[in-house]
Parts: sequence; C-alpha cells; structure tokens
Amino acid sequence: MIRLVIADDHPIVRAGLLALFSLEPGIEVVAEAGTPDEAVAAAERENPDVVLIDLQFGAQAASTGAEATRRIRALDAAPYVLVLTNYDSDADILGAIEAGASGYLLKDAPPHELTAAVRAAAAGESALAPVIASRLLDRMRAPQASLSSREIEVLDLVAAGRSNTEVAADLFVSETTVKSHLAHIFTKLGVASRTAAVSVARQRGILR
Amino acid sequence: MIRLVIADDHPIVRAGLLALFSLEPGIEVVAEAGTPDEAVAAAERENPDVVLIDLQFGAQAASTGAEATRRIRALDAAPYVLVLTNYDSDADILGAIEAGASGYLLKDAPPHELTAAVRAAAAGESALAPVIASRLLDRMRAPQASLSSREIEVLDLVAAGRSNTEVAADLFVSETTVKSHLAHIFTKLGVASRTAAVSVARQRGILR
DNA sequence: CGATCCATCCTCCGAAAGGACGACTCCACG
DNA sequence: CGTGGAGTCGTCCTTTCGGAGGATGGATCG
Repeated sequence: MIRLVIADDHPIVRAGLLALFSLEPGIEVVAEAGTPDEAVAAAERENPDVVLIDLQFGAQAASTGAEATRRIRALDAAPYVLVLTNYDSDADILGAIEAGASGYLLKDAPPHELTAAVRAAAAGESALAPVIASRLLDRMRAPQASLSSREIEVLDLVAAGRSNTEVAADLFVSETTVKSHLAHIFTKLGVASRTAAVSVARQRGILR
Repeated sequence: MIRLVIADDHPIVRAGLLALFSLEPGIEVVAEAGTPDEAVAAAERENPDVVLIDLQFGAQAASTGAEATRRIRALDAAPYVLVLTNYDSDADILGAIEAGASGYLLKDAPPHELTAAVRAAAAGESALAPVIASRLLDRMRAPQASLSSREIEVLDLVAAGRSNTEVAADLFVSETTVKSHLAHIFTKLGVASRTAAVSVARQRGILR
C-alpha cells in the first residue's frame, strides 16, 4: 500500500485528488495539507511514501512549494516528492528538481498519468510530464542565461514600469549602475530594450 | 433537487467538484464537461438548473468560458450560470457578468461558499465572492479607461518588446500613428511609459 | 594565489521614446 | 446632417534609453 500525502491550497483540488486516489487500489491518502508548512508537518508525522505537492500556494502562504519540497526531502525517512503545477512555463521547474522532487506534473494531466506518476515515485523512479521533460531538455540545450539576483531585482522593478532613475532610487544606487545591470540583462537575454527584456523574462518564467 | 452541470478542463478539478457536490444533499451533478463546447451541449441536453463553468480553458479549447456562458444563457430554458476562476484579477469578470453569469467564484474558495453559491443561483439570486464583489465596485468607481481594440493591438505588440518602428511596420501604419496611440494609452491608463503601460494593462487583465 | 563573477561607478554619444501642438478621414449615433 | 470619437498622419522639441568603453572593490572558488 502506497501511503500518500496531498498538499494544495485549493480545497477543490484536494477533493479531486482525494477522490481520484481513493478509487485507486494500492494507494492510500493518509493526510491532506493546505499550506506548505502543513505539508512538511504531515510528511514528518505520517511518514508517507510519497508527497504530492502544489508549487503555487496562495499569496498568504509563508513559504513556497519548492521550499517545502526541500524541507521534506531533508527529513530522516524522506518520502519521494511529486510536484504539481498549473503551468508548464514555470521557472521553478529547475528549482523543484534541485529541491529533490522526483517528478513534475501538470494539473491538466489526465488522471491515469497522475496515478502512474505516484506509483513510479513510490518505486523510486522519476516521472516527468512529457511537456516538462522536453522543456527541461530545451533549457539544457539553451545555455540558460541565468540572471543574478540583483539583476532580477532590477528587472522586476523595470517590469513594474519604473524608470531607470526610479529603480536607482528604489535600490539606493546610482542610475548608471541600473543601466549597467540592464545592459548585462539585455545581453544575457539577447534583447535590445527593457520591454523586450521583460517580455522574454516573463516567457522564461524569470518574472511572473 | 438542483440539477448541476460542471465544466472545467482539469480532470482533477472536475473530480473535486463532483466529490464536493455528491456529498451535498439536494444537489445532483448530471453532467461533466471538459471543454466550453461540451458545456453548452450538456446544458442543452440535460436542461440543468445551474451550470458551473471555468473561465480559463486550455489553449487548445475552441472558445472561452465567457463565450460558452453567453451561449448557454441564450438557450431556451436557460439555466443559471456560475463562473469559476483562479484569479480575482481576471479581466473577464465584467465579460462574464455581461454574458449573463449570475455568480463569480474563486477556485480557492472554501467548499461551503461553492455550495451556497449553487443554491443561491438555483434560486435565481446572484452570488459573488466577496473579493470579486469589492473589486467590481472598485472598477465601477474607477471610470475604467477601456482601450480601443486598435490600442490594445498596439499595446500587445509593445508588451512583446517591439519598438515603435517595429510596431508601425507590423500594423502597416506610420510610426507617428503608433506614438499617437501610445500617447492615448498612456493617458487612459494614467502612466508615463510603455513598460508602465504594459504593467498596469496586465494588472487590469487587459493583456495576459 | 590568480580566475571569475558580481555590483558599483564613470563618460560620451546616437537612437528611441514621449510631449505638445495641429489636422485629415471615416463612420456611428442621435 | 452635424457631432464626436477613432484612426490616421505630420512637425518640433526634450528627455530618456541604450551602446561602447573602461574602472574599482569584494566574494568565491579551485
């Protein structure tokens, strides 16, 4: 019997997963969680085989799904973690994998894909949704111009529509510094203007 | 007995809704739909009291939730339509209301809010999630600078990172015209730069 | 210890963006 | 049949942005 913990902030989704797995022989949902912290607590308490956790939790949540994944994988008898997400464009894909997730699933996946993934995870295998897998490969192929945290910070303000002067004021640096960061960002992203940079950053999931 | 049709492209969400309502006395789910078209067909065939339909369907769907709402409300024995959505920032709120939805619910709403809304809808009352209601009021208060279709077209290209000259070339107009459109957009949105315009347009759901 | 990346700061200059006028069509609406 | 809005175009002018180039200190890592 595979002992499963499901974690999602939407009661509806939790009910759906519960209904799905209750029909599934050999899989038992031993706990539900509505927040990342609850998920970690449940994983520690119930000592399940697999944890199925959403990546996006509501804004009021303390931590993220990726963070919870990391903490769950750091437990003594660490269960396998399957990550669930709405969007295949999510920037946290890599983060989740690094955090120790053994699978990555889309919420619009057909049910049998879900159950198959749970079984695969319980067996210690990794299971990626095909879309995700190919996207990961893409990302591997493309040298993946990753922005520094400071650069992301700058780009985030730019995406909010702030001018260079405003960004400079916000970050307590000179405007030349902002321009310098932006210049790096442009070359890394292969674009020539701030709006284009924001556009591709959104596309790649660097911004949301 | 309230006869209910549920429509959502995520099998998980459908299962969740189904599970939720199956526990609910006096409510019976008579059909499920995975696409807007299926939802319309089911509404016509089953002649339900209420249709619960998602606004966002996957990219491969032919039409939108709002469109389906309109068509369902145009049926002879038109059932009431409750619209379900992930985000309270959705631009289609007004569209859905105009299309004849009698309620607007968030997916992270607690289950009892859902069932209450279905009962209210079946009784012919309208039910809006509190968040949505206040947001609607906000929108009423703010004169709602709506952009013309041409302006949206321009802004969309700008959001993709194209320059004024490129936008002009794309739309077969002069650059002056593009700048003119942008100037109007800026005043309408109360901003001073293209990136800021894109930002608030996204926020208001004018762009996605 | 160098190598490397990052963040910070310059200057100079051309190109792009935006503001402020005005003006011409077309079409819908009363 | 006007009136007005939307879309189109223009000019002149100022500000901002972005490119090119270089320089400094700090952190990290083999």
